[in-house]
Amino acid sequence: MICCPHSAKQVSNDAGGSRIVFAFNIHFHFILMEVEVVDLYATNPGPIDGSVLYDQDKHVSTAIWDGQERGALRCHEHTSKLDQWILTPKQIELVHKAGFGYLRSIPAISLDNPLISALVERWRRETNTFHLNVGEMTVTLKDVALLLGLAIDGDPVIGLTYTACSSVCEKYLGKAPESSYTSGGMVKLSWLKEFFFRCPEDAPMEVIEQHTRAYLLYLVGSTIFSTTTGNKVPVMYLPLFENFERCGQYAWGAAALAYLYRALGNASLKTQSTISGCLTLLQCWGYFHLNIGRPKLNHDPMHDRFPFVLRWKGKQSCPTANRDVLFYRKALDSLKPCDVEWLPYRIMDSMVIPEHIKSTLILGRSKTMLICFDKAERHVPNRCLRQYGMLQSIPENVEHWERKSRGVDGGVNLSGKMESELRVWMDRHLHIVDGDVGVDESEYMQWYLKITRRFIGRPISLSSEFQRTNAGLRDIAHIADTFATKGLDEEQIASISRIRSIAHECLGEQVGGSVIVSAVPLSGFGKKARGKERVRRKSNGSKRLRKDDGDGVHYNGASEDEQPQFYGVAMEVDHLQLSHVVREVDQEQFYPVGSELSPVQLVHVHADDGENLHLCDANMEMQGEENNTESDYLATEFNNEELKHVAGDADNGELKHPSDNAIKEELNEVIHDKDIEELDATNRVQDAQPSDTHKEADDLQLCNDVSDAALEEVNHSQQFDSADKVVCSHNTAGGTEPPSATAAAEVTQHSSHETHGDIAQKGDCSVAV
DNA sequence: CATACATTGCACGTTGATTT
DNA sequence: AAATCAACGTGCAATGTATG
Repeated sequence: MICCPHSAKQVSNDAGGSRIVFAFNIHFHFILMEVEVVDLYATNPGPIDGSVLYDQDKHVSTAIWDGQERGALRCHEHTSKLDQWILTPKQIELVHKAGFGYLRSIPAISLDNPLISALVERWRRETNTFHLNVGEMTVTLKDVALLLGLAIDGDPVIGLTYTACSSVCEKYLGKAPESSYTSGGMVKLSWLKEFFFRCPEDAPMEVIEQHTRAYLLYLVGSTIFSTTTGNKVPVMYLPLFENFERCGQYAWGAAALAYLYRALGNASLKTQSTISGCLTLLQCWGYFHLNIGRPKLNHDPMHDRFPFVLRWKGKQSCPTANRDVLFYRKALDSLKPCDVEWLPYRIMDSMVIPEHIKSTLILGRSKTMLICFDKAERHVPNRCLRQYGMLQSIPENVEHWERKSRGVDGGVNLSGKMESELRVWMDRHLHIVDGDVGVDESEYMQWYLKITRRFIGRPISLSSEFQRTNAGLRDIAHIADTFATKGLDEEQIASISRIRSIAHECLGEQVGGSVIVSAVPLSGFGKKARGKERVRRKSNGSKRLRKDDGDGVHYNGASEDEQPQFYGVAMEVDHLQLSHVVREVDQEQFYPVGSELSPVQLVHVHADDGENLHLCDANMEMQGEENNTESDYLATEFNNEELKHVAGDADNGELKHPSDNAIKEELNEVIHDKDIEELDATNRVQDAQPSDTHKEADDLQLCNDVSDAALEEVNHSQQFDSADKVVCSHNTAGGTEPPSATAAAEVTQHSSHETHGDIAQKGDCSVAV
């Protein structure tokens, strides 16, 4: 809202004012709706051609676009206690023989959940690739071999599945876990550690082997095959550890990749909130290939060792504060070619790569099927040829396929079930892909931009929001001016005239350009958000959250992070907008002119419906909409107290739907004059320094390249500015231009240089420097 | 229906921002 | 610089749910 301090105060202290703001918000949505219709192409996140990303509806990006944030994924890797195992030299020898010598040397690397989550948002299970705006990329077999040092050639990791642990454990470990340590065919990692973490030096060979098998099961169960259940590992891998020599002949790297692909695919669905698999591999792959979230090295990279994830061992605890999913999402949305390292291992010393790995690296280019028991996943180097130093041409069509579901049937040998996939793996050496010479990559990019999902986050800039608010304000003023009061009761007439006066007051003060904004630092925004984004949890009774509950309104309104507010506004608006545009305006409940909207009902309607916010809009008749037969006359007056009450309820967990946050934010906006003051401050900054588009980057301690991303956003915003102008002209064409339109246009001009970052100066008055 | 595995709440140790 | 403590990260177990 562009408001002067005076009107901001009025809004906060005056029930009528709240109503006005609320009405503005509602109207605002309709204005946006028009924008979407007018400029559908520019705001279309893709895919424009859905032949490749045929599962878009299930993908998390659809939910995000609809305003349903899921936050950071809960990442499950359980390497923290791996170093508590004490292995004898003999055991270490067996581990090496089994092919896990390098995996064992990899320390626990702290995971950047928001980074992983943002990457997952760009993962597509249709292609098993990340859809970045530079093209498709993926974690390849070559990456697994070089990053983890696991074998990518060899026998497929497959065998019998089990529904009970005791017999298998008895056979291979010499001990069976009590039932409290098992769950179906899974055994707790803690059981393995408790009984096998130390092997007596003088133990007979059989005992050493048993202890080593337990270690290997713990190792794979906590790293490459970690489950979302966290503390359990299927015992089906045990028989593969029977003979250590034989164990070393399996393609554990291919299995690890199959498992990771499956995990990424699952986590990329909007219904999921956790991710398993080898996330160290994923994260380090990201560090190597993308200049996003990459930590500084505090050791000399000249001394890189094998496997290459060790490069990030002891990485500096870089300032990741405020780097949440939104941060990384924006970085990925505005990724530039120079941020991508297609051949990151060129700088590594190839001498450290052991011969048995080097000799199989050709398979990194094999278009094949990766197998890990019931999980078979396609490996598609042909879609990511630039990762092999080749030119990328348009790849062949993806085959639609249903993944075979897990082999729950205990005792079933999956070899039969997976026959076709196994055959593909067996032919892996016959399907090494090659790039063509003289390929026109611009043709590929043209094709790619049609089939991909271009944005995850909404690129609508805050300046557009301001412009739209302004336009809405003008419309409201006009509607109030020309409103037919015939047949309305006194109270309703009073409300209309109040709307009129406040709308004009706001516009009038903008016209004068005499916006005086207090330079007093914003206070009471709570502590600066710490660390990484909190994983979404439902709990409201937790001790941990009790403090938050107390001032939840504050928390949500302003203090969490710079970005959420911007996104919050956009999300809220856009969710509604989508209801209109996508759902063909068939589900809205329209309320008659003159009725007042109760926030309580709004919240309830929303909660009940679970999907669409039902709008009522005083403007309905003007827009020629028919009133719904089930229209209610909502005469409920609401005031600040009521709003606070509702917001409080929301914070106490009454609202369950993800997009309820949007409602909460809307309520916060209404009741928090601070928010409005903050926007004032932003506005002022902008007036003072319209060219300061790098502010956000500075504040977040970003390097130059990310600042460029901010510039990129400016471009986005300008793109959308033009969209807004379409709407403006549309409005004025009707001959309904209110007197203050010129002033509004003036503000529009000012706003057009704004970035997300400008509003991100939450609680930080230094923005006015 | 049994099973696998995803989700979630809670406990507890750790981290690191803020205060003294 | 040390102390404090909120928030975070992780492990664990109970519960929920999709699937063969």
